[in-house]
Amino acid sequence: MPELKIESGSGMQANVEPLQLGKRLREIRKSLNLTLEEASQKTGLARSTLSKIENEQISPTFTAVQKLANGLQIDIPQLFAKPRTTMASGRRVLTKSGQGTPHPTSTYEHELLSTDLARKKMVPFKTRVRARSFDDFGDWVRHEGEEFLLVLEGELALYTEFYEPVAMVAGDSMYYDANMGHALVSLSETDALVLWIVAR
Amino acid sequence: MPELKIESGSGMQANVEPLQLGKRLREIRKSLNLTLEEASQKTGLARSTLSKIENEQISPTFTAVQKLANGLQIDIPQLFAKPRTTMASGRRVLTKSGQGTPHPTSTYEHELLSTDLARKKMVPFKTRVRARSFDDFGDWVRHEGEEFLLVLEGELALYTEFYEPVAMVAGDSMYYDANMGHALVSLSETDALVLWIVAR
DNA sequence: CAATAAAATAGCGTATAGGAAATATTTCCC
DNA sequence: GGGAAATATTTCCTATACGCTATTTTATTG
Repeated sequence: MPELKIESGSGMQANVEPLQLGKRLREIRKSLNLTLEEASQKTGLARSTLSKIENEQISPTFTAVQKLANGLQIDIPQLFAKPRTTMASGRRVLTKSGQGTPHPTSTYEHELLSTDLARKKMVPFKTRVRARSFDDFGDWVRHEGEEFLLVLEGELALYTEFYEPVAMVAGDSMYYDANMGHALVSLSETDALVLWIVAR
Repeated sequence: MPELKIESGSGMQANVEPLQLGKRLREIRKSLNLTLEEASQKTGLARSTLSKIENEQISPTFTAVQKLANGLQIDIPQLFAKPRTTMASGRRVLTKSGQGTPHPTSTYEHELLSTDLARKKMVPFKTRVRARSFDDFGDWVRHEGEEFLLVLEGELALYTEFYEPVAMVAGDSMYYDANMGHALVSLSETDALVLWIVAR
């Protein structure tokens, strides 16, 4: 079974002192280059309401906060956390086709991508599926986190612990919880090729 | 600026996530062996108010939430953290080729994948790059998190705020911090196609 | 099972949040 | 600087959260 080490992001600390929701909200909106009207569209809250919240004239109701978080794509804890200070930024790494780091196993032929970058939230790799039968796996592959996969070439079957096997062809994609056992088996003449991404 | 709206849940706008504050609050109160009256003392909120919050009859105002957090000695992010127990689950969703949710913008033609699944760590989508020049973007696209992209078809240039533009062809991939401005421009005859994944 | 106590919920009046539109302010042009 | 357009704030009205008190439900005990 392929062992992939997944680096975690930096830990979060819960700090909530001045907690000026209004000020914080305005920062966020500004950073998104949104006008009150646009933010209104996205959140479903009235312009005036947003203005009042930002100016601390009203204390938004919880549903309002949810709409905010939803519409502006921020999660609620983040709303109350201090502005990010030491978030890694400006990193960038290109992997040319075929130039990843090889990582062969008995069932899969992995090509790890973006290996130069440490502490990633996601671990991407291309995989040539050598397995031809579910029996090629000793046991379910299973680990923390979530996985997304996109079939790039060929045809394969995805076996998952709680579902019937499903056939997939190039262009199909799947998202699943990785603690549920999973395994890929090639069905086509040539071994299928997939893009795989793991997030912890 | 082309702004990709990422649905965090399966529901459309104005619809709020099933984050049940009331249920959560009751759990917490019970785990502290507190009666409504006692919780009332500690938080400064009326008995009846607490009851109504727990039964989802009212949506507490933000100041009320603060009193809750304060009085019960919990910090707000923790209040909204999903129950750790149900973290592990066997979710799985297949998206057949071309069957994603369309989401066109002026510069990109997105096809959101796995939209049925809420609370994902990653948001995957295929994107047809319509932009033909960097000027097609009003401003840098920029947001929280990290992004991975794989070129599926065609040829394109990736513009990033702190680097020179780089050309990419099918099979090439890139990993970068999304708070760094970024934009894609097609170079090939036909619009390039990429797989894009965002993790926050 | 009653009877009673404890706890939770429901009803109602008041305070305040939320939305539509009017007003004020800022930003751009010329 | 003088409009005009865009953006933000204020006003006013309705909907709803909150606290007090009454009522119902649940737990306890003889």
